[in-house]
Parts: sequence; structure tokens; C-alpha cells
Amino acid sequence: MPELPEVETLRRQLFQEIRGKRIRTLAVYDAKLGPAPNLEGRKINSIRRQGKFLEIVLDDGSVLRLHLRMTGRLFRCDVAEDTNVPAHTRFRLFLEDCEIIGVDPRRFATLTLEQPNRHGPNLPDLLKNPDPSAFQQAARKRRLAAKVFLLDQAVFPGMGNIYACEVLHSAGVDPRRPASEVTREEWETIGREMRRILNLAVRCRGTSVSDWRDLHGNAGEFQHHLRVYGREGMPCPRCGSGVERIVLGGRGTWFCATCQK
DNA sequence: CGAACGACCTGTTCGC
DNA sequence: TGCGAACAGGTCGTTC
Repeated sequence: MPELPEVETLRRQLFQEIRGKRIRTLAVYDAKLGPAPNLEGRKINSIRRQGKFLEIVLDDGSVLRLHLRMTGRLFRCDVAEDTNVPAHTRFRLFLEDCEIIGVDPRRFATLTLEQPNRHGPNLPDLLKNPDPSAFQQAARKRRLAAKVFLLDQAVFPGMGNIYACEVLHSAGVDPRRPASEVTREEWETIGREMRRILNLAVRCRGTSVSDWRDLHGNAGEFQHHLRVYGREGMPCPRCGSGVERIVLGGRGTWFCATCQK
């Protein structure tokens, strides 16, 4: 569920709430997540985002790395009211004066502690400078649908199903086109629309199309800006013809066959 | 190497 | 109202 804008929303809110604070303990309640590492006394130096990964950097250089997958959520609350935690609580990070609760009904989310100096390659940040040349280069031998290619996390870190549909609609590119046949000019448009849409979605604190909530339990606002995602049969805001739904790469894909070429 | 598909889980919605 | 099927924001491993 959470895509780049939702994860970035959490990163910014976590920065406000927990940066510089000391950890009392990390409690894990789902065996799938593995044993809870001992984090007692560690201080939180910073919060980073790599694609859809949230990284909590600790004062000994180790990194608590979290991926929310489909249904993972984080909520901040006062430790005082801890008798009734939400359903599907999978872990609780206790701090000096509050706690962060990890909730995940489907149990796809992951939580790992990485040791210092083991950072992978530095990924591009789609919020800042999408690089059309890099996109076209990566698409060279890819015959798969452009929409499926946009979900390749090595090329588009953080891109997810909702925003892939919206970016291709705004760029006027048919999601079924083979990725390798998208032109240089179209990659430039896609990069521009990607940056615009993702930044707007961050300002909206994400898309609450069903049940996404931010760190404080509030819904996002970007669902009011959706033009095609989830809007089968409704008029395309640009040309008025009906939005269609197809399946690409096993995922629902919404688009306008009239203005996406 | 690239691509298709099932698996991982559970909750919600839809059709009969 | 009840019940089963379909579907859901994401990735990974296996197979072709």
C-alpha cells in the first residue's frame, strides 16, 4: 500500500516526532519479523527513505530498516495509553515519552537491523531529479508494458501502482506500450510528470483510497487528485471519454485509451 | 537475461 | 442475510 509519497510522509513525521530521542526498547510480536534486536539506550540520529524503505539511523551507526509492503502502518501515541493497542500490532518502538506502533494485518512488512557501513548503491530520488536518459537506457531491452516497467524498483525506487497509472495518464503514454519503444521525448515528459505528481502527493500526505493513514492517524488528500486510478467508467478529466481498466503484470491498470498513445 | 506466475497473508467488497 | 470468489497500495522465488 504505501508508495513513495506515503513513506515520505511517514519519514517527515517521524523526523518531527522521534529524531534525537533515546530508545527504551523494541518489542516484536510477530515471529515472522524475527527476534527483536536489543536497542536499549540507542539514540535516533536521523530518518532516511530509500525508495519505499524507511531507515531509522541510530547513534552507533546501525540502521533499523522497515518496509511496509501492502498494509503496514506506523502510528505515534503516548505510552501512557498502552493497554489497548490496535488490532494487528506487530511491533512497538518505545521511546522516552512516546511510542511508535507498527500495525500490519497481512504481515508482509519487514523489519531488519543493518550493521554500519553496509549501505547498498545510492538510489535516485524521484522527488528531486528523475533522469530521462537513465530511464531510456534501462528500458532498452525491456519488451514488457511501460506500466509494468515503471514498477521496477531498481529504476524507479518508490514507484507504486497508483502513481504509475497517474504518471502515464498525465504524460499521455499508453500503459501497454513496450517500454523499449517509449521515445526520449516521452521519457522526459514522464520524468517531469513523475516529479510533479509525487511531490504534490507528498504535500497531500499520500493517497487514502481505502485505508491509508499517516503517523497521526489522519487520512491523506491525494485521492481527490486521482484522474484514472480506480475510476473505471468515469470520464477522463482531459478528454471526457471513459476510463478503462485492464490487467498488466497481474495488477489493475486504469487509463484513457483516447488520450494515452 | 527477461518475463510470467504463484506464493506470501488477511481483510473487504461484490455477486448470487 | 449468508457465502464464496475476487480483489487489494508490494515484492520474491521459481520456472520457462
